[in-house]
Amino acid sequence: MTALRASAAAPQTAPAERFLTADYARPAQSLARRLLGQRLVRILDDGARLSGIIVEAEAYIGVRDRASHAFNGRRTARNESMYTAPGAAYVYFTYGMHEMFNVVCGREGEPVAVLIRALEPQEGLEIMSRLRPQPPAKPRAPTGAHPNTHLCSGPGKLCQALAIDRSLDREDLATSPRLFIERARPRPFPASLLVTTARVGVESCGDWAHAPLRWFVRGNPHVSRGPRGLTARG
DNA sequence: ATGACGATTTACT
DNA sequence: GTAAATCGTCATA
Repeated sequence: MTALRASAAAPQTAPAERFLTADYARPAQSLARRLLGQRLVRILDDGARLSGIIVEAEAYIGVRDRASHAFNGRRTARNESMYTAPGAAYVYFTYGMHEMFNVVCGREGEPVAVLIRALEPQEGLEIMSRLRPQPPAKPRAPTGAHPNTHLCSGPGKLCQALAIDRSLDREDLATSPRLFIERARPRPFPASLLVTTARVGVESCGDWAHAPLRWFVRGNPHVSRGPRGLTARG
């Protein structure tokens, strides 16, 4: 599915600009919002390029955040990558079957990260479909239904679709040939569509269960769940 | 050594 | 709406 190049003299498009360490060295709230609309890219061993535009992310803001794996300074083999440099991947396994992909951010050594929760698939859709379980064969909405929303509309789904697993834990997104984030130009969504709600799946975390630390693109069909079209705080 | 529990997804009543 | 799937991790002993 590589784009055909009309001729060698075709105007050269500027190479996509990759997010570097300095781009990740910021608070999780700020990074989560900034990552919406950017492109997550996965290059497989055979060179295949899979990508999607980030449409949903959550901030886990440090040792005082009860919902974080690093709450109260907890530091174990599993979450060790949260304590590494900004731009590292934190990939962990949960529920006996799902991987989750986070981007480490904040200051060096502080366990701060952004969970990537949903993508709008952009490149490599066929491969993603193969990496994911087949969608139910029963008829869906006959017309107008947005296709491919089953591929990356959740943190576990997108890891499956992009073949992101624990072998990519601690991968440096600033330099890795396998996993990185590109600045999408032009920005696919206006800032006015970015909204905030409480995080998903952290109901039992007291006040932190309600903290507005989840950002998503209002109305985007690939957002994982909850109201997708209503404005929350923002 | 043991047991409880997931930053979820899917199928089913 | 509710429940099962499924196993690594973590806290306790």
